[in-house]
Amino acid sequence: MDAAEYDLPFFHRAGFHRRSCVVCHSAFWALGDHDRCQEAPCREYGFIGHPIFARPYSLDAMRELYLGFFERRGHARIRRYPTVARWRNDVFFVQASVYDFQPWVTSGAIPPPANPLTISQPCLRFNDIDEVGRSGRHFTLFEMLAHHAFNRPGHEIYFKDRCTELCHELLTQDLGLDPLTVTYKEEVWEGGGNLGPSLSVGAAGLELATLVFMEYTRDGDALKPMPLTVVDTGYGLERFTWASQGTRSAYEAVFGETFEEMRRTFPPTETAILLDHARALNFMLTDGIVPSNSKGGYFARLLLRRALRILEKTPESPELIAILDRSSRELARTFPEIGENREDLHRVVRAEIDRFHEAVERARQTIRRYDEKVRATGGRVTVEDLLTWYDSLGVPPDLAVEELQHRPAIPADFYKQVAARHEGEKPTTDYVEVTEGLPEVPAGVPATEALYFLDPYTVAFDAHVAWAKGRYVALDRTYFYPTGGGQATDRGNLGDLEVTDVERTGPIILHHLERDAPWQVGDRVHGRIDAARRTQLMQHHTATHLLNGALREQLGPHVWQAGAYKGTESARIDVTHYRALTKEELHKVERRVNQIVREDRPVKSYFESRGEAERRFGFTLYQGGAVPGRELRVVEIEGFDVEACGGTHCTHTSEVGAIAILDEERIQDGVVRLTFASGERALDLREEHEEILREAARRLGVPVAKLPEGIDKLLEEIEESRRASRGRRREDLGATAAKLLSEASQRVGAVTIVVASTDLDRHGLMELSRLLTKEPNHVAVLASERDGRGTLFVGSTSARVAASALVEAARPSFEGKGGGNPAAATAVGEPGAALAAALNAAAKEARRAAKR
RNA sequence: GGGCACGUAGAUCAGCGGAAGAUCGCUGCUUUCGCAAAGCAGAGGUCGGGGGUUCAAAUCCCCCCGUGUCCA
Repeated sequence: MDAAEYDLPFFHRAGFHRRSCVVCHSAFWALGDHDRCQEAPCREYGFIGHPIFARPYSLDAMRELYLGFFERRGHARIRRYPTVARWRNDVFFVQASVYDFQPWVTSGAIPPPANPLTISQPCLRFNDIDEVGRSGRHFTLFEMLAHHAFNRPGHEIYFKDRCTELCHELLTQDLGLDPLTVTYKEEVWEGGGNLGPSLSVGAAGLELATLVFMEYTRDGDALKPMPLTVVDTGYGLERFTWASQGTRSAYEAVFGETFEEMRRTFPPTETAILLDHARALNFMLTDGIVPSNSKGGYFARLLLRRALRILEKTPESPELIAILDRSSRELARTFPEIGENREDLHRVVRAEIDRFHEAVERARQTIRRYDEKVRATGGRVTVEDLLTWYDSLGVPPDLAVEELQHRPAIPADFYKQVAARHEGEKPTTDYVEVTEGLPEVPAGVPATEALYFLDPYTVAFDAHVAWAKGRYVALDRTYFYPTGGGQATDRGNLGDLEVTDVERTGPIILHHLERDAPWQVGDRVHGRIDAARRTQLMQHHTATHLLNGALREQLGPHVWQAGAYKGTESARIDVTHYRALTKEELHKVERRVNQIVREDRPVKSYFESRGEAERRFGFTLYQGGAVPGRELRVVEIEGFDVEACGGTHCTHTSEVGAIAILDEERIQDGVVRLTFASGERALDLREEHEEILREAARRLGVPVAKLPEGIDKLLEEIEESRRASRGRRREDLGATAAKLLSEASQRVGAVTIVVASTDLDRHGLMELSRLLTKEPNHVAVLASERDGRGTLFVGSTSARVAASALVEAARPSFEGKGGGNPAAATAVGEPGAALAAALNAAAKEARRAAKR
């Protein structure tokens, strides 16, 4: 990056000098006379015991000071976004404040909620989870303080110069940091295809903030200026608080009194881990994470189990729920939504604790059994076993070893070995570019006026062609609903041409026609939408909201929509929940939604400012994913459910007609899928199902109400006849066996030998042999011919006569392949004379062996 | 999303190429005034599903499904 990028007028105005760090060789700007940048590792911590700000601040006070500072300088204070980044499919959690605005705001597709703005955004990062408690400064959840500005051409808010000036003013004036101690190190930031210069702000060994200026797009080796430049700053709230107090570790400063109290029961590292994890869990669970074994839910499980293990090994530990409660009460002072649903959160955590104990118990048993078995065979449990157990049972080696008699030494690099086992696994992303294949619409084509937002019932309209290319047409206004929000697209006609698909690209809605559009820009066209299809889609969409509302009502607010699809035949909704639904729960939900349908409640769809909507309804608005923008489209089912949603909806619940839940499945740990139908489709399906029932009842010759009993009776009859035929077969074989024993047996020494040819199948031979050799010292030598192949079967209860040896002796006679053990053996080969010869050979060998 | 482990009688599991097992539970009988207990006898299995290899598959291979777990 060009040095001129960092040569800010502010630095010159304020008297900064540019220098080079003798350690890391980076260039930096400073007022003081430094030979190195003031950040670790170039400089050691200098603030512990010597706070660098004018006075100590608590976490809350520091946050307030920061946000207030920027508010007074023209920034709008924005409420935090959920820590669960539902609006992105490349990450699970918000890891920096700018995540709130990616990709839509930063790409310019949607205006920011305010400009400029300031925010304290809770962020989750798990890559340094092992450092938490140990390093003195790592957290899994931290708050990133930030001020952001989004500059459009001709409408610049502020950029590098003003940004840096604001930062410096905050530090040196409001916080009282000695201006001579701070350094601004030149760095380059790059991410998501964008890059720009950045400044790392350091003092007393601590990196306090990073000021990032996104201004270029990487195009191969060349840099292209971005149309929208972004001021992306990040200040560590915890670090600021720590620096202001100068405590030994950041945890003391951040957790204050609670830390001191917990220290009476736990060592400092464990105390920090517990408090950090409790804080992170409160945010995650409040924001709708349900612990599970994959994706985002795994991290909640990870934190929970780490905390539980600490509690388990510490005598007189408090309950995990008590620790979470205490943390949530503190957080609620700033984030009132945390702890609002305390009881539900307890249910989720309780379910997870139970699972943990079950898993531990299962693992214990498995390990103990394995240990016994290994010891019985004179072996020992190996490190390899410990690795497998960690991977497959979730047992850390120190716990596993407790169950063992002979304990292998746990290698110091155990977790490195675990990681090595996982090398070569390649995570695949199923990221699908939505606008893939769509033609690029030239700039200057006006945004399409989306009329379906205002009136979902109009299905015929006139509009003017705004742009056309091949089969794609954009209009100045349209009632066609484009694919989005899990709702299938509208179909219909433009003029005489069929519309097969409708998609949105930025602010433009493209109609995909069956063939090339014959129109010119400005032509007037008539649009007609397939009304039946639209109605069905609307019913399914409103039904989805109804179900979501009912599920949250019946199961608790931990239920969040995790996905949905509304087709014409049926629709489905995926929600987070910690176990499969019971039949009763399903019934209750179905009854409840149909009740709301009958109550004919108004469904209002309207645009409202984001701040106002959030204030009135909270973050649960974002069931279908967070929707950035100043204005939100709110779909409100009166007194029941409110969601930010761009879909087409009925205006009264009665229009949904009826809702029938068709299927329930647990699609993964922590996510339940309901498949359902509404409106005509629900009635059709119910009729179909009834018809199937009637037909089944007719065939069984019972009334519908007696169907289950009828089926039971039928099954019993089948079982009975199966038993009878098995019994007959056994009798037949028994008779055959008795006859053979009395008429065709031969006694050689102490051994009774039966030789016989039969027409039995493999199983029959086996069973007959069994019957013939019930007594000790019996040998059965049997042959049978089937499908042009000969089978020889030998069973023996004589220690002298080994069945396998007999078969071995007979095999050459009929080119037989086979083998067995001393008790039973079989071979298959040529039929006819060869088989007879084999039978003779086996019989001869049997007599020879018996005589010995 | 990927790796690993697991899926066998109602329950918990063993068996890991040669004739489906153990323990508990269940049924009946013996014993008892009755119960518990004990003894004896018995019922109960498409060895998760589907392909393949083999003379032979619960067992080996492949693909699904389900459960658990580790990781991103």
